[in-house]
Amino acid sequence: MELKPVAKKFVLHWGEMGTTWGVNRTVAQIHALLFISGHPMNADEITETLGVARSNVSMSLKELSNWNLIRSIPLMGDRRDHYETTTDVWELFRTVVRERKSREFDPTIEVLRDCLKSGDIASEDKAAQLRIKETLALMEALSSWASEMIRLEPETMMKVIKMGAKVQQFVRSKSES
Amino acid sequence: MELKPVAKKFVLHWGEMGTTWGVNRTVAQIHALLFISGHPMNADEITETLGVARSNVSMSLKELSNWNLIRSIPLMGDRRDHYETTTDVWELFRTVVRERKSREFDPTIEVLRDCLKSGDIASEDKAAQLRIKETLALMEALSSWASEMIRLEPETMMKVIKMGAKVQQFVRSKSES
DNA sequence: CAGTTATTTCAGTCAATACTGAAATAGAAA
DNA sequence: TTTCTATTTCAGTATTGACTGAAATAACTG
Repeated sequence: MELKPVAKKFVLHWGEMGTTWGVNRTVAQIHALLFISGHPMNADEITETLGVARSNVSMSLKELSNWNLIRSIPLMGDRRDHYETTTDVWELFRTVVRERKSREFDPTIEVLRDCLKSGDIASEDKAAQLRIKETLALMEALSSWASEMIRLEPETMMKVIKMGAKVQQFVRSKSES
Repeated sequence: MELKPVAKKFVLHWGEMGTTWGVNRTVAQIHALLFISGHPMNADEITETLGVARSNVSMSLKELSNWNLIRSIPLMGDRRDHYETTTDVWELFRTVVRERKSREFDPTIEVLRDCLKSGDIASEDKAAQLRIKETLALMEALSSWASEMIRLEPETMMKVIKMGAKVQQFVRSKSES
């Protein structure tokens, strides 16, 4: 299935960005393809559309599953697995935040806690100890904040985002009271 | 200069995480080293401490400059460049957000705008057009929100984060008024 | 059951990136 | 200017990760 020009551009770009987003090109391309096509596709259709090896598609689909970015859809009268991704950008955003948090944040939080618990911490400079504590505190705060935010309804989250820095008014009024 | 156990663990872990954060191991290790050591270091000290090639350090320092994560510090009576990174985790956080936004978000916003402006967009499914529009809208909203948030004072930002999902009360009260 | 189709695995290859060491450049100091 | 020190550049090498194709496995069909 040959893609239309805009869809092709979208898929190719998403694939390139994938690298900076922490997944490889094929994984990101497949996600983009499922997202833009908006209907379940089987592995062979994906293979043909993207022009990569069938086995590459198989492994990439597994990777997308690990990211909770696709689900397989049974189709009546068709034995082949069909995959789809959400077409709701908010759900997509939430999933990516959740997954990246667990890959990019949580392991470091673990290590920093270990560092502070370890007996060796006392032999470091006071200033270095403080920096590790501050780093941990910031990462923990961001981590639980992200967890809370992605639980909000999309409309609510959009309002929070649209409001932007104006929330500081709320912060100010709270700390005065 | 041999690192103390916790500093070593910190540097090695930061280096490994660097990969998932979009920089290579050496770059992340150098940043971690400068962060934990808390004083300006020259390239040779870094080289010796990390056990990598001098040229690797040189290139990695340049990369850290591109990320605005280090600055060079002139030291009285020493011709060699000395580098330091901020020891303020909030400033670090802000820099990383700014840089990652420009690398991971802005290029895609550009492409999505191009897609929508292009004459070819009309030949796509209505649903696909809508998804591109929604993706762009979300990314633009997040992008300007991030820009606003990183302008806040650390204390204010910390309060906003600590408050977490409670901001929705503010959102609700605003939309009622 | 055998035959057919779908999917996964994995060893090997290829491509991208990281890293090294030597040479070039730049810039003091003598 | 020559010499010495510091830094950068870059061609080559090493390492890592992505991708392929063939073979194995799994799951259905008749």
